[in-house]
Amino acid sequence: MQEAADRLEIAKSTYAGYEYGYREPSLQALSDIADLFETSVDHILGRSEPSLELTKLTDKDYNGLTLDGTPLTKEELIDFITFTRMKREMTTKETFIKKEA
Amino acid sequence: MQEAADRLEIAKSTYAGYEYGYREPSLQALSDIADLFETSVDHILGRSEPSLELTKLTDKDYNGLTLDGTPLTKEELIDFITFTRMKREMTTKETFIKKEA
DNA sequence: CAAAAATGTACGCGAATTGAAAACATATAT
DNA sequence: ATATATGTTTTCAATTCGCGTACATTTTTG
Repeated sequence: MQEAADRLEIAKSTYAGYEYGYREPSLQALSDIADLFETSVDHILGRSEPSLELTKLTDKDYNGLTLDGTPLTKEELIDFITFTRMKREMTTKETFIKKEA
Repeated sequence: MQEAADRLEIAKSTYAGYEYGYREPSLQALSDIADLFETSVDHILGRSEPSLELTKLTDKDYNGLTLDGTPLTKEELIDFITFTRMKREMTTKETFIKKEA
């Protein structure tokens, strides 16, 4: 706590106020806290973040996903979407071989 | 704006204060606004949300990812991780057939 | 084990900020 | 053109904030 307050450059009594919930941080402080703990503001606020639709992530070059610490490329994401769509279709329609009814 | 203020159950002058940036919403109001616009608080604050490590999402049953509107199952996610790891390995090590040096 | 240093918690107050009503401005409708 | 709805600014009582200070608890150390 002392350390957190120091790193955020606020008085420890101020930080304590946040921790014990009798004081709300400013949006700037809130943002700083999220950065410090490397988490999202939504997480701090206990909000369930809205779900990410994968198809909407293919446009941008930065999709915010990572695998084994390495950013997921656009191509990897697209491959995955194709892959999973196919798999879903297969389980829907009877078996794979006798696909047609 | 009028409508947003009404839906949030705050005075229009209050909401205007947020819009024009000369007033900060309380955390509750901020959360309500995020809900209203179906977005994240981080997005509203203009924060780049920390990247999601896929391997950390396999534990929980709810991973927050969606494909074509349908939640991504744990199995689909695991398949994807396996799939992509393999693919990455293939491109690293020369060709697929003559794998060993 | 006791004293000292560090850390955590509570209180109090000046200063800053809030929420909202009211006044004013602009746009839209009749 | 006038009325009505919507957007913007101003103003102010009430609330809340940040932090110094005091007190409590834990940890360190000789």
